[in-house]
Amino acid sequence: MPELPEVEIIRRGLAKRIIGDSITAIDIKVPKMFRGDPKAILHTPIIDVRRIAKVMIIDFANGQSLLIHFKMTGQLIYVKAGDVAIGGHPEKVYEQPLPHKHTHIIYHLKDTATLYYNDLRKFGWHWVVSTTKAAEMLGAEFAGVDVISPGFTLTFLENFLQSRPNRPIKEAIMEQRFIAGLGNIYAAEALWQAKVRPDRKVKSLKDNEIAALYKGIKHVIDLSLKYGGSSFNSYVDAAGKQGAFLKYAEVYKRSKDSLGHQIERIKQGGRTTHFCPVCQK
DNA sequence: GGAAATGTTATTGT
DNA sequence: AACAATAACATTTC
Repeated sequence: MPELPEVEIIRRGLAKRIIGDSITAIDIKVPKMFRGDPKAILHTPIIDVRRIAKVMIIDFANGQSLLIHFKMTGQLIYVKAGDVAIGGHPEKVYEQPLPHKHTHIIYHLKDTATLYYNDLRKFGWHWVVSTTKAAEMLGAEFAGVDVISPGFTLTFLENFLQSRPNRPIKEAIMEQRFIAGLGNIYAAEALWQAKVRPDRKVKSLKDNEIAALYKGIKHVIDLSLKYGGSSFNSYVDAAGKQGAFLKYAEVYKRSKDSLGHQIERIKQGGRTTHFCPVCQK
């Protein structure tokens, strides 16, 4: 999925457009991606668009909710005459008339608008559950403290890290069940900001390094929200503004950082980590 | 042909 | 049992 700031931006764009509207029909082309009863959310007004961690939640007046997880390559596109909002993973194959080969679920809205869900890898899912049970159904994996919520404080980070002394720092801050929303890109960027190597063990970090990391996380998330919330430039709002966070990335997919240092790539927990061996100690 | 891709999630191992 | 490491998911691009 897009990472958290991106989901947040999609949420805002969607909330502006679909609250008050309702769904008249749903085309499900890949049944395994849809859980629950699609009929349960038809012809009932949309009253809210929320987010838990990286999960989008659309609440309906009849007490049902639609949960959408984008995973790595999901994309949600709102189309109405003269208004297009796109959010999610950008791919060349997505740049063609909708619906296309990778459009798996289509929501038809009463207000002559259409929501297209595209997903190249089909990792994402859509799930209809009752609103009161949404958080419970998502479970502990999604109960982490949201990085853009007031609960994400320096004290929280310190306490959490204390419980994980032997983990590499990058893997620790990517544990979604404790910290919701830091994905592979932002974790790497935050560590660059903090000048801490991603493979350092948590217990080797000094207090001031943890404080720098906390600031780095905040900075990177704020920057991303500011520049369109998109880790890639796939988001277009009604005014045609594109998200462009990656232009400001220091290490992710870069060969050099802004100081001209060569970026190294290593493997951590099955994911590629980018870092600068000169800046990060 | 091989590797990697923004993320979970299921399975296996300790 | 709890936790950590690994494979799996599906498809495209480099």
